[in-house]
Amino acid sequence: MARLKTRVTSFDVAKLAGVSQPAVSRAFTPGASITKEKRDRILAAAKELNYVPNVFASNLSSNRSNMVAVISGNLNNPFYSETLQVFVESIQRTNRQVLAFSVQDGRDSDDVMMQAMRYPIDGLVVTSAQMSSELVKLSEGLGIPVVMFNRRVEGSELSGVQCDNFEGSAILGRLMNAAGARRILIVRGDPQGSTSIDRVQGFRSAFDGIAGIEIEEVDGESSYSGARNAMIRRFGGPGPRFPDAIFAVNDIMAIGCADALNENFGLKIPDDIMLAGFDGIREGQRAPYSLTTVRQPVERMVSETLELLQAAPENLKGAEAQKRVIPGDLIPGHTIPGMGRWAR
Amino acid sequence: MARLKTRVTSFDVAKLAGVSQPAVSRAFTPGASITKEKRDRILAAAKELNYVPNVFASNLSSNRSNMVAVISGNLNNPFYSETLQVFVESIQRTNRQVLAFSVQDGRDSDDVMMQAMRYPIDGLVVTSAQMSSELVKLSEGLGIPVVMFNRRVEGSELSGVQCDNFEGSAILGRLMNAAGARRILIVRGDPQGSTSIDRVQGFRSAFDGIAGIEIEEVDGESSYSGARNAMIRRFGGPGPRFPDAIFAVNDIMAIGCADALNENFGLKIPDDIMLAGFDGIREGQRAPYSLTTVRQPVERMVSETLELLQAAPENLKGAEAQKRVIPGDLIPGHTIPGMGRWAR
DNA sequence: TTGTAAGCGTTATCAC
DNA sequence: GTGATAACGCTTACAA
Repeated sequence: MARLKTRVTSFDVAKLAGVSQPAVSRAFTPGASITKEKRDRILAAAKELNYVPNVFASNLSSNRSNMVAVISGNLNNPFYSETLQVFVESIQRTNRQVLAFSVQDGRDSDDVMMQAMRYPIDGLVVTSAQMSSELVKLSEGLGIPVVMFNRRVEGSELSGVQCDNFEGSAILGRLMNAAGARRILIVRGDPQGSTSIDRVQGFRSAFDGIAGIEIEEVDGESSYSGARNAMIRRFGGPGPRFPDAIFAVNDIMAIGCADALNENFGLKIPDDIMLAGFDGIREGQRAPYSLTTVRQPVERMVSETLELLQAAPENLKGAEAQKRVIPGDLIPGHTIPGMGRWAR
Repeated sequence: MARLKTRVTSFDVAKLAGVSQPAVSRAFTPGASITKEKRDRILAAAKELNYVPNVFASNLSSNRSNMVAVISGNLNNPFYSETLQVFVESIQRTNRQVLAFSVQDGRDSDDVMMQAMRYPIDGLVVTSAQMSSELVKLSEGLGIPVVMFNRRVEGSELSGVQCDNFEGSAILGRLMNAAGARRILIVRGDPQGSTSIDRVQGFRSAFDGIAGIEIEEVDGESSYSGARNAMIRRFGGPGPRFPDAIFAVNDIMAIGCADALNENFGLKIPDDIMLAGFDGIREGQRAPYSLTTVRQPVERMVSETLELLQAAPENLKGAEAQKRVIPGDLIPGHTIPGMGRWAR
């Protein structure tokens, strides 16, 4: 790998400015005790030599790092790329840096996380991915605070922030029930992922004890094309009667469903079939879709995540683990009939 | 800021494993000269103590850093978030890390770049943003290779990779001309940005010397809502006759136009008015839009960018600057009439 | 306020 | 192959 050109160091600047080397360090440290005059002289010398402090050296000696690692899964889902953007902007605003990692769907994320932990990072945010207990132990040993974003981890004691997937989906279920849905198709995401599981359960809960309900589930692979293909498979042949309602556990799949229903089967939404998603991605709100969905309040979720990261690592694990569950916002949209009274 | 907990160091591991400290370093260096037996013993000790090498110290001492900084502008445009994703995945695949920065539209990017250069990074990718000559000089002094992505910089001598914006737009112009477009509306992006300028010029070039053409330009602010609002302003009042064709210099604006035309004015595309965009974002390819556009071959552009980053910095500037211009791919779509013969 | 000196945790160099 | 020892470039006592 590229060996870096030897940089200009604080010694060089010190010599040119006629001061000691630590003085240079002070000149670049806001609030350090140094006369304005001397600082100016040093900064001028620095500019002349194209000097900037080396963050690695500075981090090493000060034993701090203003870096936060963000591990994103499934960036093909616009929800997660929108989320990454919010993380980058928020973290940058507090003068910290983002070390960005992505982990491909279904691939082992341990390698990537291990990579991240070799940095003395201030914190690790894990978005839509699993974390092995081995790594949890490692993060503990390293004293790196970890917060799971939008993922409930089975039997784990990690802190996390997530949207109220169950209740949000339950609301959508109730709306569909009120709108007369009886034969329902649920499009799952990652069948193992907590997000999908919680949403399916929440949605189903709205129909508990109601007679004459048929619910069917198919897999949409958490992607546009996965959901689209699922629709084509389901409706393509001479199968059972059409359902009258579809709940896709996320918006990108709902969009895939909508396109397939319209284009391949000429079905009108919501007249022929009603539809709902979850997440509130920008794309779903465009005029051709105006998807009825529950919006995850990303800004708030991100800021609470960063807030948790401030806590001491030992307060983020085990009995002290913080689970923050944030309610989603219903977006009425037009894909469930009779949403007029929800209009803003 | 958070002071990090003191980590387990290679000395601790060395003591436990009964070896010297450098041996620990070797155990973690692929291909270093150490017996397999000793390495195993050391790795076991490391695992027991939750030791991982400190990248900062390692970088400092080895004078190399496997980090690449990516500065993204306008992440609200899906093209750039899709691009960031490709950068993250590509860079990660070569065992390097991504330091991600975002610069808000129109905001000064110098601060952010300065921040990035305090890291001894292997390279800096600048996406859709300007770089002041001062910073160019600094990057030179620091020996950090810089490559501009999708942005031609006026009078600058920086290396860059971009799509052939002029020719791609010219193709769209010719198609529209062949389809009978006479009164044309161009929706600009950032009026200062080279991307928008080149696309406008390329598009106009297709109508050079053709009689009876009227071309009008409006600003769409490079965003969905900007373009949407521009349409509403333009078509809302009792203005001049409708144009028969709209060229938005990027897809996200074309989508904004499409929605406004359909929803607010009941215009059918392409029957009442034809439309084209540029970029090839996923959203534009969905069934409700099937936008006619030119796709930027992002994967190739990214890989060429990373390739350029390998070059010595002095070969990326001045007379040696490399400008790579990559042709875009026409996506026929359905928003210009008579594209049948282009069907795959 | 300022300079001297001692780390921070690695890798690189060089004998053995 | 292995271990001592010197960098790497900075921050932080401590003394002046």
